[in-house]
Amino acid sequence: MPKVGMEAERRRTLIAATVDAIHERGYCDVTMAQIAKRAGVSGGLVHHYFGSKDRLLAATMRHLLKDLGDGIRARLAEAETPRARISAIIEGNFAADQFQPAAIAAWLAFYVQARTTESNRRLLRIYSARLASNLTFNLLALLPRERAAQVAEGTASMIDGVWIRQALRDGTVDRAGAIALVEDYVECQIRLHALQSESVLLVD
Amino acid sequence: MPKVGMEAERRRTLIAATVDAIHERGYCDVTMAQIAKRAGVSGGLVHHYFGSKDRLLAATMRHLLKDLGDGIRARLAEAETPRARISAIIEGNFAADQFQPAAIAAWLAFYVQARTTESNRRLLRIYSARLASNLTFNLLALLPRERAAQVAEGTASMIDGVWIRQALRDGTVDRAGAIALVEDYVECQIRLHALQSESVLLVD
Amino acid sequence: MPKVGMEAERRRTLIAATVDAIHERGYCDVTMAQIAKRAGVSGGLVHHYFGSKDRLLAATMRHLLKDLGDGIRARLAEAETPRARISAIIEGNFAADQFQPAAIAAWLAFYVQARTTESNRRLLRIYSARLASNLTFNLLALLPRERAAQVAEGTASMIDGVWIRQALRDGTVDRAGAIALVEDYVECQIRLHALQSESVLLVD
Amino acid sequence: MPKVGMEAERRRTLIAATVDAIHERGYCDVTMAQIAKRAGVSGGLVHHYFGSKDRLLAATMRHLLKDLGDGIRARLAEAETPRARISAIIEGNFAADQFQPAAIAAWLAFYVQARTTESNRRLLRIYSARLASNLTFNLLALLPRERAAQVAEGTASMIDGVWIRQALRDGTVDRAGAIALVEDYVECQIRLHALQSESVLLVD
DNA sequence: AATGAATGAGTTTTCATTCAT
DNA sequence: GATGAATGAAAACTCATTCAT
Repeated sequence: MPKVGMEAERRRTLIAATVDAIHERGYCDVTMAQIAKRAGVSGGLVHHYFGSKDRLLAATMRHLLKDLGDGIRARLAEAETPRARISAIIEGNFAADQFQPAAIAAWLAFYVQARTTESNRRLLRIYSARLASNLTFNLLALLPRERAAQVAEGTASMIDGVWIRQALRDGTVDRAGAIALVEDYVECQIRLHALQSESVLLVD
Repeated sequence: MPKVGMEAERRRTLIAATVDAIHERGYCDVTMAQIAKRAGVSGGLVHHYFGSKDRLLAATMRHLLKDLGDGIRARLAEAETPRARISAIIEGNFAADQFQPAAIAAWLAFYVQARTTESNRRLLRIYSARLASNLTFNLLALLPRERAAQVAEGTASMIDGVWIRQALRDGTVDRAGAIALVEDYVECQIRLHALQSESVLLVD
Repeated sequence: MPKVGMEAERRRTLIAATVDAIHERGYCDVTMAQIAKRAGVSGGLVHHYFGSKDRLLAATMRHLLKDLGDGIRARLAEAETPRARISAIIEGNFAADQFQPAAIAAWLAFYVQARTTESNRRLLRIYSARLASNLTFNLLALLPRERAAQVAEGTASMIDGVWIRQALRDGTVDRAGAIALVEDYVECQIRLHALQSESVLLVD
Repeated sequence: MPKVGMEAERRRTLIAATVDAIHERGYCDVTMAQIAKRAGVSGGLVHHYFGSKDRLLAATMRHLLKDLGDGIRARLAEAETPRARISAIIEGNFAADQFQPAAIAAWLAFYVQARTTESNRRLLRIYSARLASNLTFNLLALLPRERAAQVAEGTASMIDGVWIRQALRDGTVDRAGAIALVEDYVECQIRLHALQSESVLLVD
């Protein structure tokens, strides 16, 4: 039986072990030995599949980003109005399988690490730019240009803020609250703008 | 005769060197040797003053937190209305001497590290709780109870989000933009509430 | 395929290297690097097998104690009278493979170290108590109770004294002389008691 | 006021601190800083008086040896018969001010250290030779030549053995028991020889 | 493909010693 | 003389990486 896909599975297992190890010990204190043990394989094998610790970490980050992006894309595909697409993006950023302690821990570690690791930085920037552009584009249907850009930035900031603040909570994750907080921000901006436009009209 | 006050100065120098070293190499890759070199002293001296790497890092974090807190307290003391106090808190969180690349880098590192380092976590939680309580208290003069709590949380999240997103920018820091973004959030919430209350009154 | 039994052999080699290193440089001045070099392995390997210097030293001491104990037990098994068993214990304490410069050096170092290292102390106490009890038990066949206890203590003291005085000799080891000295003590006590009992009988 | 003798007093204080430090932390783990602190002086001063750690330790050992030797000499001066002189030597080896936990700890450390430190070894050998010669000389009045030499060696061994075994006791010191044990050995040898000579005479 | 023993470079830490004051 | 700040060499220890099996 030719173990087709064995390699892919091994890689997935190792990446999952990496995420868990970061969660448990912290990014700085993770060792290849811990990851290997957690994945139930020998230390040598991790190198065999990923070449080096750096590459394993990079692969792990790409994996997290991809999962998050996939979730958002899937939700976007089903949303039919600009407003719904904004909600899809927000909800996608707090998808049940991503917004979990271990993934959050790894994600934050990579985020901070990005400051000194050019490859991480590039990946995050691309992701961030896409997010901003997506939000802005859809907000343009509801707000004037400058407002849309600012609210997009505010939304992205609040999403990241909610993620990082998760580090202070003890294991408990509140997806609904996180989504509500960000939605509330967007909704407030949209409504206020609507009311103000309206009153302007009335005055006219 | 040993110079009096030498110790305090040395400690300050070493903490500054630590912040810079974290900025340049990243939290995980900082070594005592780098810090010592940057401070222009021997490796042994760092241990002489701080006992261990862990304790030096802890002292550095406390220092950052204290500076931030001091800045906020000073601004709060001069603010005279609830609204002004909210602005004081926001502005204090982006004080010119704190919201700088090196301090931001160190701050984020400690924030993320807090997940696995109980002492860091405790400090950040205390700081965070005080911030939330301060914001909520002043927002209560402008919004109903549940709204005030939610907006306080939103404000804190957005502040943290703006900090962390700084990691993706290249060295440039936009204090005014950061403050404007958070102020905009608060202002939007307050205005919307005011308008809605008004319309309710009108309807009545 | 990793050689089976490699670990046990490595550990033995490293313990032997430790004993030799203590012999050559003295307990306080032994370094892991010296031990590693002497064993012909890298420094890292010693930690791999023993975890720390303390644990390597503890393992070395246990090894020495075990060898000594084994030698005594083997001799005891072949002795058929109380008197012969006492001789077996004495001879066992100067077994040819234990009473050698390197082993003596290590043994003494551990003995003295025991004063400040609780685990060492415990091991030595157990060993010492067993020796005393063994001696006392067999002496009871030849001497009254209080005499047996005192002579057991004297025997143990003299054995330890002969060991420590070995530190002053230059490499030469005189097993026969050592055994003769202790045997002479025991024999003297037994004979004197016998003669005195006899004379008491005669007087009666 | 010219502090005459200040230096001598300082040296004595530092040596006492050294003995205490060895007692508390063990020979290997003693540091100059501990000794200085214990003596209530700065670290630099210890070097000023002794030049180096090695020289301080050497001075400490000489001091211990001298005290012990003085005690024995004083007792010898008052003893009037060979038998009394033997007792004087034994008692002097367990003098109340020497046979104390701290001094014992230091003494043993130096004894073991002697194996690898030529200067220590020389001192101990001289001391040991003098002890042996003293014992032998006085025993010659009571025993034939070979017996005297052997019993002198046995006495010295038992004295050292009692000292080293003190390391296994917990702080309690039993001078009377120690003296009794060694005296018992000597007395046994003398009596047995007397009885055997007597019986030979009777037979003749 | 898989193992895990082995390496060695790099890091923290300790401490005797020096030296300006 | 006296201090204690400062040094720097040496030690323990860690861990990514290699490699024989």
